[in-house]
Amino acid sequence: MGKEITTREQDYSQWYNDLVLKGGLADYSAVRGCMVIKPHGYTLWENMRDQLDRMFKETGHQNAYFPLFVPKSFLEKEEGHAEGFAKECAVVTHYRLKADPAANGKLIVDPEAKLEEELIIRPTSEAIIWNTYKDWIQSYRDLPILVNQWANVVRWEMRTRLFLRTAEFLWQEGHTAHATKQEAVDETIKMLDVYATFAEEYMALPVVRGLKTESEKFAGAEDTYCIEALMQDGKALQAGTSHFLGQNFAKAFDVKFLNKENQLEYVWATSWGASTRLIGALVMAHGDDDGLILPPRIAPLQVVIIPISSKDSVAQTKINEKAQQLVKELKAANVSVKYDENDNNRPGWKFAEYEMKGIPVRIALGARDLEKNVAEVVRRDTKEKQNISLDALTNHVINLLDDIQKNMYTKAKTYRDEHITKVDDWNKFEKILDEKGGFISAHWDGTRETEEAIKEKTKATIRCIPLNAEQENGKCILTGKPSKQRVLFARAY
RNA sequence: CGGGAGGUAGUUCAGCCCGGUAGAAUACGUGGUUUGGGACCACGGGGUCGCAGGUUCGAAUCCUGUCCUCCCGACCA
Repeated sequence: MGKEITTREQDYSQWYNDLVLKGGLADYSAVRGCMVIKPHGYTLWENMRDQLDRMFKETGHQNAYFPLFVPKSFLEKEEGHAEGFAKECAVVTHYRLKADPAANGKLIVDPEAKLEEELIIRPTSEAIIWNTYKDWIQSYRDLPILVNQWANVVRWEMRTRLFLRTAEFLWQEGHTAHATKQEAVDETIKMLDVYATFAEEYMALPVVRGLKTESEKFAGAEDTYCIEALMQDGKALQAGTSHFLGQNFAKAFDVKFLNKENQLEYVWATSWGASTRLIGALVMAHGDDDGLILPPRIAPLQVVIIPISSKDSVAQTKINEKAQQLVKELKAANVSVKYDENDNNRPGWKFAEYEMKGIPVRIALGARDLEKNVAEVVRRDTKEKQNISLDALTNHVINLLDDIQKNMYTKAKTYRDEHITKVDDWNKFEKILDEKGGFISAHWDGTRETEEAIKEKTKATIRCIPLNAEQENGKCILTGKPSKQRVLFARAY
């Protein structure tokens, strides 16, 4: 046997690590808290990125790029923002190394090369961007500014986990500037919807749209909206955020514009982001004990064709020819496909390998199949096998990919819906949390103190105040004080 | 940052207690037989034992320091 995967039941954390490592998405690196994203994982990210990028452009945004370094003084300008990130910033203090006079071949930081002002490696780019927007904006005619950036950011985390929390990660951050509050609020919600649509339609990941509580919101925001997803161990994971920043950054960086009435006003702002953390969500929402299961619409590879080789060279030639023809047909139909003729590994090895990597569809083609003019088609999500006529194969695969995408979403949504439990008394709250997990829909009196007390007692936090939820009078799960709406609690990543 | 585990071949690990020629499996290379769920035979290449000191005739093994990784916890808009 080759690579073994720890089962979810044995050790959920280890199962997750096994899927990421053995599924070929990423490796640990020599650098603390940082990972290497391998080609399989990076292609997955590229597919996610490309789709999001299309959606951003469809909604009127353009990409730009701002510096990796943020002068420390910029970060200080917005008070809440500064406090929120201070503890996890990497700081550049020098700009030169030199040979160590005391040790041959060693380098030391040149004490002569200290920076006048330290540079912070961006944990996010609001500061540097708003400093720039100040120069871009004079009149309402300069607005809105709808800019997105694809970048890496650094947050010096104490404890890291592959994709879920790494010191450096890849993301996109949208930063928009508007003339009116309403326009900025609308933008915030619009981008939340883009994330939700992307998660559900492309990642097959059902999400709850909601508003963060005061204590969970972004440092520097007026309101933080989020999409929350549920993992198979019953823990929640924030899959994207969209912030209404009010005029906080405009005031901090003195960004004003002249309105139509020739009056100076502060600009209204939003920011929104989604990161490689989404890959972690994908792994934990869909994977099984045999490996990754990737949704066809973003899978790095949709179909793999595996020959069952024959010692009869005539039969072997036929297999190769047929496989090449299938590759051609599928590619013409816009399906990504690979014919794995590598002779080092036998078919069984390849079956296991591509299952581990989560490739949605596998086609096995051998001499016996050719005699019957069929191929064995196996779908990764259910492992169901079918013999399909070679003449109908391309069409079948196209439909199958579509079906897998839908089935993955339905399965995840069924699980998610079964794990939203309405709870109205405290004992049951703790019991559900420990025994069943998932989201608990319960009343909350709206105070930070109660939220904190519940977190202290149970480790569960308010994941969000769901949007469009029905108004319903009730009593706070902990204090019994009146409440008008249920919120979602969960233990979270 | 606290607790635990660990660092020896590409990988997973044994060897360490009790110091004395660095091992296994797997992967890799060549040749052959194979190929419908992780094949087999033969031969072969591959390791400054995380790093730095110390003890010793001699250190993977004992001592000191240090770096790094994983797991649990604290922390984490």
